[in-house]
Amino acid sequence: MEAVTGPPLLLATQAISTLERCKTMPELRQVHAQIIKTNLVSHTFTVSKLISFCCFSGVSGGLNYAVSVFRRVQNPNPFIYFMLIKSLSESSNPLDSITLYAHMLTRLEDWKRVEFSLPSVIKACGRLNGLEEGKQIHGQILKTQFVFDPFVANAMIRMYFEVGEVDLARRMFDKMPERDVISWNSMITGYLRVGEIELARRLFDMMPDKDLVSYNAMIDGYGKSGKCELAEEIFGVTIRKDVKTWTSMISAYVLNYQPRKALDMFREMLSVGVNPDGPALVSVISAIADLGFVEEGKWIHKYVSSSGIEMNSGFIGSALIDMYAKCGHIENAYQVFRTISQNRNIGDWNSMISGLAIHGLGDESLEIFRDMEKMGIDPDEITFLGLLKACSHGGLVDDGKFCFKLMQEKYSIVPQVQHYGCIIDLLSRAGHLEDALRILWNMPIEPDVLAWKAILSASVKHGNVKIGEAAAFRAIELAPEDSSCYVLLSNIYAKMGRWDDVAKVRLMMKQKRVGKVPGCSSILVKGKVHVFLAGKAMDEKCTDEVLFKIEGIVSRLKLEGYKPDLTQVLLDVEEEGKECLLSLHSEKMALAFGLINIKNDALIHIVKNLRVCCDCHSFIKLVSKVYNRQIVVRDQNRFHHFENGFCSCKDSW
DNA sequence: GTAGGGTTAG
Repeated sequence: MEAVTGPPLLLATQAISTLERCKTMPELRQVHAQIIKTNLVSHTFTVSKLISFCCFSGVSGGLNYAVSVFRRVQNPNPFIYFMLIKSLSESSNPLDSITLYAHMLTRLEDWKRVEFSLPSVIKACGRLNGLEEGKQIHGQILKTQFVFDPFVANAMIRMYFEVGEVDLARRMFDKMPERDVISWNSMITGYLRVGEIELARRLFDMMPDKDLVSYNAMIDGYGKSGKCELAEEIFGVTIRKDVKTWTSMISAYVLNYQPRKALDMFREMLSVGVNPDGPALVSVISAIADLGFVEEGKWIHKYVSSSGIEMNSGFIGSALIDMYAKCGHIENAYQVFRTISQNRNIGDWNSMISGLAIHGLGDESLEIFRDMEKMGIDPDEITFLGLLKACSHGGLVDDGKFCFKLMQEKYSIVPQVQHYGCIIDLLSRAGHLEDALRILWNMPIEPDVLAWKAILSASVKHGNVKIGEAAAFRAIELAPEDSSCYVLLSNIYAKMGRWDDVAKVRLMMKQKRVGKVPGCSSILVKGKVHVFLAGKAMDEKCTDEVLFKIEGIVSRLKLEGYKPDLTQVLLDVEEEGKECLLSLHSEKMALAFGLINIKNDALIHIVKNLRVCCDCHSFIKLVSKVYNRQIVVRDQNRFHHFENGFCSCKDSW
């Protein structure tokens, strides 16, 4: 074939401009072929551009291609080395970066020209957890470098933090002849990551010229360590906030269970004209998921579609799937899952699996898992948590046992305490209390409250006082502040009519100052959220009407055989008083309100903060039959779809 | 060339 000829400069310019428009590997190969044909391979500048594009354009497979191009370069200059070292240091094989650096040292002697690559090699040491390699490079720098370089020192600080050598990082920082804003910020973020919040704050207060990164890092660090008020304080004094400032504050609220504030913050961000990007949307979507505000969620979904943010890049897909599932719209979750069928990441699969789990759709969840395996995607520990939960909520005992085995034997995932909690929950819920106890006694780590609570709830359900009592005492020991353990214990006693013991539990709670978390249910009517606390409506005006309605429902249900389950009431009061307290459970109030205000064919959708109690559960089942309504309740654990007297949880939750 | 924000579980 005739070689294309022409003035090299012109050819090079053309080749480079075609190169920079490449989106895929085949296109890249074509340009490379052109470069070879026109003999531009000997044109160092063009080859540099080619390698640089392969390394940094994000075209998948680019880095490997860059390495293969590099191998054919006769005398790579320091810049070409640098690009590869940097790119490799950020790849999944940071060790290659160090190897290439060592190779470069044997080829190039002028230290001044190779030190450009040092920050990247140091970063690679950190990512590898390679303290020894890091120290070696540190030693070499001390021997060879005569002029202090802040870039190198700053990279070193980060590396030491990453390998867990907090003191070495600090020594580095203290010894630096001069520190720039990045040195300070690196120390602050390093301290925050290892949980040294106060040390981070001290440096933050001391540092001379804080920039936005310093403020954002503090907000983020406070949010992640549960100190929301302090995050708010810093947020309040941050001027010229950018989208990361807002995202840090929004996610601080999400992490600290204040989704309402997170959503308000997001709205405020929009109102001051800051455009949300991927991460900002992801964090607000998770707030919306917690709130169950599907309308807001749909709005964000549309926003994502119209904003050009890729659905299958980052966590947007997983967040949307999770949100739809938690809002009860499992079909929409499926739909998002299907739209991102190309390039699904592990989070997308996990969100779908867990989403199906909370709807009690165990078989569907297992089916997704099988698809995942077929496509050669390795599940992680979260996948199995979702699967175990799905089996647990779907009553699939054998499948659950199989998954628990599979994760260990096929995928070598060591079960964590949550996995044990799930399998114990699964077994005990299904009435296999002895199997559950066997696992609990033999587990290699200390069982947590959740494991004991699983045993406890099952004992309440199956009326096993002895085991229940023991589990309750252990659970209370582990989490004395958790009121639900006391409540369950008292439920066991109440069931047996042991009112003296019920009173003892009450006294214990009083002594330990444990407050019972009030039940709280909300319902969306005509675009407005109405909240009911056990015993009263937050909007006083509707209380009377609701109480009247509940009375009506109760008497109608009694004709159908409804008997209030008085053992669900913790207090030792007269039977009549108990019945009254029982009818004031927040989900009953929300339901009554829904029956009054939501037209006949529409779904009634209630969100509750705690688990639905037994009495409310049978109450709602009957309502769905007698009033011929479809009712969906999302409680702390899962969804209940009530229809025609039945619940999707098959009475096991 | 060095520093900052995001999901699924809990």
